[in-house]
Formats: sequence, C-alpha cells, structure tokens
Amino acid sequence: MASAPVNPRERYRQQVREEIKGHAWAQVAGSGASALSLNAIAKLMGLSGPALYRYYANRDELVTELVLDAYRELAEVNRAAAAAAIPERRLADLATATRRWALANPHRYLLIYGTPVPGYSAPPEATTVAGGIMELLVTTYAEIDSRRRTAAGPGDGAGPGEGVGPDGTGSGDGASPGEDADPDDGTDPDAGAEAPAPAEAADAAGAAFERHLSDCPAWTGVSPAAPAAARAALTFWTRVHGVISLELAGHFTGMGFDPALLYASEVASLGGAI
Amino acid sequence: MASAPVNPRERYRQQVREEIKGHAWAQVAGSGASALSLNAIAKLMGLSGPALYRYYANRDELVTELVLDAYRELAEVNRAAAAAAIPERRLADLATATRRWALANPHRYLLIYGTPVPGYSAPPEATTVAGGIMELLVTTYAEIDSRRRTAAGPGDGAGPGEGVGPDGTGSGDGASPGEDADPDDGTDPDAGAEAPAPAEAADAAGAAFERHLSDCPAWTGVSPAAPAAARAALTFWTRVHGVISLELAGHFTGMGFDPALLYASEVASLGGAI
DNA sequence: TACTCCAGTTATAACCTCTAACTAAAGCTA
DNA sequence: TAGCTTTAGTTAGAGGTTATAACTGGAGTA
Repeated sequence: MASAPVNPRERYRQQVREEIKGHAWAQVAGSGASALSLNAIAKLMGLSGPALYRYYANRDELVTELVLDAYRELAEVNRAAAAAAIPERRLADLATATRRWALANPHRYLLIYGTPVPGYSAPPEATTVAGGIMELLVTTYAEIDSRRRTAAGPGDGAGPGEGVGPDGTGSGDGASPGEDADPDDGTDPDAGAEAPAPAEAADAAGAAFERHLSDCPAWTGVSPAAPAAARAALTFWTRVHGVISLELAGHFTGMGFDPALLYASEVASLGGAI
Repeated sequence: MASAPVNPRERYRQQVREEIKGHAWAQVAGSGASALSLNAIAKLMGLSGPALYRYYANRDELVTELVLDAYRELAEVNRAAAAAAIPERRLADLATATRRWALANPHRYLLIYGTPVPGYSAPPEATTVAGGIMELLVTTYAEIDSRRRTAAGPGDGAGPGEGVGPDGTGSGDGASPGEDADPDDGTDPDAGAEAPAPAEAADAAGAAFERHLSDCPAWTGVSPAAPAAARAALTFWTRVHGVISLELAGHFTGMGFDPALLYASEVASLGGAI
C-alpha cells in the first residue's frame, strides 16, 4: 500500500504501526472511535505512553488511518459484491453487502458515515476512495440503463419501468414546475397553489434534480445517461444509509419490526430486487 | 415541565441548572457533544469545576437533558409545521421543517440521530418523545389515505397514485414471493432465479414489509390502514434522515450539487410535493 | 436565636493528549 | 573495527478532563 519497506528499521516501523492499528481497531470495535486511547494502546503493547508518538504524530493521524482502512474495506466489499453478482442482481447484492458489512462492523461504518469528530477533517484520500464507491454505483446504474435501452430497442423510451432512476422515474425529460425547490426560504411561494399528484410531483422534482446534476461538474465520469445514473446512485446511497445508520444507532430497537425487511423494501424501491 | 419550584432554594437550583444547560448548548453548537466540558462550563460561570456536580450528577445526566430538549424541540417543530400546513402540503412541510431545523441546529440533530455516545443510553422519555414524532407521521399518512379513499369513493382501490405508501405502492394486497428477505444469511437461496422487474419487486418487498408490520406490536395506535401508514412513515423517516445526515456530516461537499434538490426529489418520492 | 442544610470550595485520584529532554541501542560509514 | 548518526523508548511534566472526599460559610427554617 505505502512505499515498500527496504530498511529493516522501516520494516519494523511498519510492523509496529500495524500492531498499533490492530489494537486501535479492537478499541474502536469495543467502544467506538471516541474511546480510542493512545495511552491504553501503549500499555497494552508493553510500552509507555509517549512511545506511540514515534509512530503516529497524534491521535488524529491514527484515526485518519482507521478511516482510510474502513473506506478501503467497504470499497473492496462493494467491488467484490458487484463483480460476483449477475447483472440483474448487482444492485441488490451491493446493497446486501453494504448492510452486512455495516452490521458486522458497526463502528467502522459509523467511523465513516457517522457524526464527524469535532476537530477532525477527512483527508483527501478518503474523498478519493469514497468517490470510487460512488463511481461503482453510478456505473452500475449506467450499465442497467444501457442494458434496458438495448433490450427495449432504439426509439422506445417510454413506458413503465423505463429509465434508470429509482421509483420508476425516467431520465430528465422536459421542463417542469418547481424550479426552485430549496426549502430554505421561508416564503413558500406557491403555498396556496394546487398541489400536484404525488406521482407527477416525484417526476418533477426528480427531473429537476437531474437537470441540476447535468449542470454540475463531473465527479462522475460516465457520459450520456450520467445525470439519471448519478441521481439514481445518490438516491441509492442516501436511502441505504438512512436505514443502516438508524439501525446501527439503535433507533429501531423497541419498535418490534425486522429492519431487514424495511431495508429490502427500500432496496427494491431502488430498482434492486432483494 | 418539571415539578414547580416552590422553595426559593429550589427555584435557584432550577435557574442554575438552566444556566448550565445554556452554556452546554453553546458548547454543543460550537463543537459537538463530545466537546462538552463540565469544567469549562463551570469556569465560564465563575465557578470551580466540582460545583456543577451539585446540579448534574455527571456528564451523562447533562447530555441526557440536552438530548431530551432536542427531541422535544424537534417534536414541537414538526407538530407546528403539521398544524400550520394545508393537508395537501403537510408531508412536504413536515419534511421542510425537519431539514430546516437540522441545518439550523446540526449538532442538535446529530445529538439525537448521530453516532450514539459510547457509554450513553437514551432515557425512556426520549423514546416516548421520539414515538410522538413517529406517531405524527403515521397519522399524517393515515389521514392522507382516508382522504384519498373518500375522494375515490368506496370500492375503488386501484389505479395509479392510490395507496398511502411511497413510490405509489399500495397497501399490502395479496401474497408475493420473497418472504424471507433477511440478507444476513449468506446462502442466497434464489440467486440463480430470474430477477423480477423493478416495479414488481418494489411492490413485493413493500407488501412483504407491510405484512410483517401488521404482525408487529403496536407502537402505532392508528387502526385500519396502520401497516401501510406505518411503512410509509418509516420510509419517510429513513429517507429524510439519509439525506439530512449525510449532508450534515459533510459528505456532499465537493460533489457540487445542491442537497436541497436531492432532498426535494426524495420528499416528492414520499408523496409530498415540495 | 439556634439549627440544619446545602452551595461552593480546595485537594486529590485517575485518566487523557502531547512536548521536552535524555538514554541507549541499532545501523551505517569510513 | 571504530566512530558517528539516527532513532526507539524512557521519564518528567504541562495542561486538560471527569469525578469523589472533606470542609467552610452562608442562607433558609424552626
């Protein structure tokens, strides 16, 4: 991963760093990232507190390492799931793999997607790996789109189930009302107007978001159906995260239902049969 | 809220407790809950550290107080939004109010819905208030459902846009495949089977979840359309939280799109025009 | 007036992160 | 091989945290 350790000193250094990280993961798995203590790790390793500062400049640097590892692990899990899945189940398997990993490693998931640590800011490499996860989603959706296009034949772009986005909403076709959907203004310009039917409204807002996405700088390298795929990927991400994070935080306990079924319902809404 | 302070001593006590809480909120708003320091608060109030332990037994008790206040505040914001909205925009206004409050008080939102504090567990009253928020959602969806039913007339239960759930999925009608949707078993029983079309799959999984909900103990007091409304409310909650929490954690920064439009798209998918 | 109770104090223990200064050993180089 | 340089690990200590124990003085009460 890093530069190859040629010196025996450097090799030893990397080894100790790995051992520290191992203990750190154990602590994080036990009590979360905020309970991570360099002092305790040092004691566990038979060292004295300040010795660890030879290997990590400070606590944040160790946390960064953990965050990066977690990102890479989740990215790898996703990549493997996507690679192993038959095309028809790729989305579902991605979603399943993500939830399974999150449930098996709740603190790793929360380390990535949970409440940010106050003083801490993620390193650029984390953004890169996160972008890789996102890109996998986007390409998966783009792939589904192109498969549907070729299956339906050219010239046929309408009908139920078409398009790549969630909820059966097609790619952005035509203008629609509700251009400014920012809820931050308290004016509510069309509060008295007739509310559109839910289905149309979903189409309109989705199409508006896709148009907005098509104006945005890249972060997705896929070309033609990009906005639709990007929107679908973002929706996938937020819906999956919505269920997983609330489940991990324990907000479903005591409600008596199986979160797996809610998750399945949400994943199915994203175009992935589960 | 609590018992009335009749003694001047008790009154003074309540007053100091409130002042402590005020400083605590300022700290939380500034740097998050993990940066909350009883010592610093005491210094700010011109007291010495241990003095605060006369008012709060420990840090967790203060955090509990903050969590309860945040819950109550969000519940009140939701209740007010629902009361002020015309029926057709009730869902949208609920969603808007929630996001607005979350963006205005990110640390309060994360205090409730973010990564749980390691040793800390929410008090029963928090569950009660959270249940109130949920109940408001369920009744709102039940109300929408009954309004649609009366508008469509008895005997008419089909057609696009019917039902109360998100994605235009109706209430659980009829059996469907995919009974056991728990992704935790690694066996993947029907991996080789033909994947159903997305729309059918969404219906099937949603119906399965609704059937599951109808078997679950109450936590929702609404009677007839309960499972459909409960599912819709849960879906509302998880989708709204998915977008808000990722936005608050800064995961959208650098992606260049306006989260408000993604949020609007999601809210529209939930049957709320925004 | 006398008594009780309690807010707030200091001292202290046990943690934490992190810096400074020092020791000793390991490895490189002439 | 001798000497030099680099560095792992040490102790000491500053400054922070939560939290407890014991004490003081004043405020409210009987």
